[in-house]
Amino acid sequence: MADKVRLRIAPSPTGDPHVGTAYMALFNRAYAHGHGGSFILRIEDTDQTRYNEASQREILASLDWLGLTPDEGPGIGGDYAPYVQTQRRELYTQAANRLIELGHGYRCFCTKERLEELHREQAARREPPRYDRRCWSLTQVQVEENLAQGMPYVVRMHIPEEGTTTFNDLIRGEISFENRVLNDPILLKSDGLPVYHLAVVVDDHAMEVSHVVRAEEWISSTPLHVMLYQYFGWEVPKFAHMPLLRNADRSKISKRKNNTSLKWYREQGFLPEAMINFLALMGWSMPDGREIFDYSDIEREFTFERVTTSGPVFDLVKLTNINGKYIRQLSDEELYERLQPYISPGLDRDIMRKVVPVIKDRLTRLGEFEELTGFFFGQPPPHEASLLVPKKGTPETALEALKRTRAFLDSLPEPWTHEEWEAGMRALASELGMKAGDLFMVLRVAVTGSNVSPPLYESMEILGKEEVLKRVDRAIALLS
RNA sequence: GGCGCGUUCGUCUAGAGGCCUAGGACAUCUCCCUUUCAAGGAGAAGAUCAGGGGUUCGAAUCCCCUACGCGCUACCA
Repeated sequence: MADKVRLRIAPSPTGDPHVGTAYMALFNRAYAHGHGGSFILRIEDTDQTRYNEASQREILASLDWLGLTPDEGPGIGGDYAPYVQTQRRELYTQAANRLIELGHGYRCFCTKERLEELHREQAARREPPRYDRRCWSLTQVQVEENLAQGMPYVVRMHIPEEGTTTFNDLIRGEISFENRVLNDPILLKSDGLPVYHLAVVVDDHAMEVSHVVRAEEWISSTPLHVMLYQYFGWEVPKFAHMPLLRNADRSKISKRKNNTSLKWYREQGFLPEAMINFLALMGWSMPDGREIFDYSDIEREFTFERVTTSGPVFDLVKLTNINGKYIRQLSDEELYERLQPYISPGLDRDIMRKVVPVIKDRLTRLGEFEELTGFFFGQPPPHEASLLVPKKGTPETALEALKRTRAFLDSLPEPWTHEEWEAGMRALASELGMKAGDLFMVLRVAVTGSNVSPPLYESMEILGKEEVLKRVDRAIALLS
């Protein structure tokens, strides 16, 4: 068996592609590729009750979007296919049977009702809920009778009463559990499908996974997995448990308290490279302390030694800041292209090309574009008389200012230049006894409909003289 | 409850015994630039390194205890 580096992510197709999946994919892929290895996607769809048809496709699409495409996986292929667990049932059945033969597994015929009753009693006695191993002591004859009667059963693993199970975690060091605190877990469900603990071990072994890099929540069940490897006589992979992404209240990141769907981030216009950069900053840092870097840097520099042990709070504000930085790094042409999926089909592309440079510094998400630049396209936004009036002014002074500004603009020789326009406006302001800033603001509101806008002159240039005058006229009419 | 994993500015983190009167980033505030908002630049404020005991000449860094947080404790993953 070659000691090739092979890492995998094993998401369950139970809903929208999760940000935690991307988080794990990032480090798994970076480590694998940083060590000349392979990155695998395996779909863990053994829970038929939570299965979601679209999910597998969306997981793949999201990974592609982020540039975290697997080397092997469903729809991609590979030497260890199939990569979907429901297509690998035979393997799990065989493993379960082998475990029984080895004396470390047994069939359990207890009904859900009995288990519930058992747990109720235990709860009443304030004991932890655990299986009482009743079926462990079933005789061969009893088992065969039950089987002959067609009684449904699950396969459980028998955990020894004595001893401790220890494993080394690449991030946290040695971790050990006393075996007696472990429950005899179900490995094969009555529908014949395996539970995570069985499937993950069987598949990781079959797929020759060298490093199991997964979330912290799996630490508690790792001893189970280690035992299974040992019982089967298989080589135990290396383990690394990444910290769990958290909500602001420090609970495990959840849909209720955060946007966990990768689709959402894509729709909002977060750039995949910003997403990657941000996720890498969660629980990991560059040796040189840089905070802006790309995926290839992560591949080159990633080590488990630099992974934090405490769970980072997922901070959308910081992601937004990083996203803005990445947007500003884009050339105007690149930004124009990247904006395409985020705008209405009918949007005037000629105007858009001119708008991109003036909005770039103000854009934090691609999805904001139209909201921020709507006044350049189609109808001007409705003017509000109150907005047109300067703080210390009256509607009358605003009206006067607009009329004089209109006359000035109309008389300004074409083509307009920034210098001439500005000089003229300032002269006009002092003539009117207004602060220059107030005059500019009145015009800004008349032209853009808002007191917050891209640079006024550049905006007017994009709109053109005719349109600017039209808008000023509208504002005048409003105040008259 | 049991077991496990954690605990450095509001948040992400640097820090692997002396370089720490704890550094950076985001957020906040101030100033500069400036026709608004941004962006950019310069500053400020912000952490008794969870608390308490050790070890040591010396501890954020090593050990122990406590507290708190989180995770697991399903025929979910």
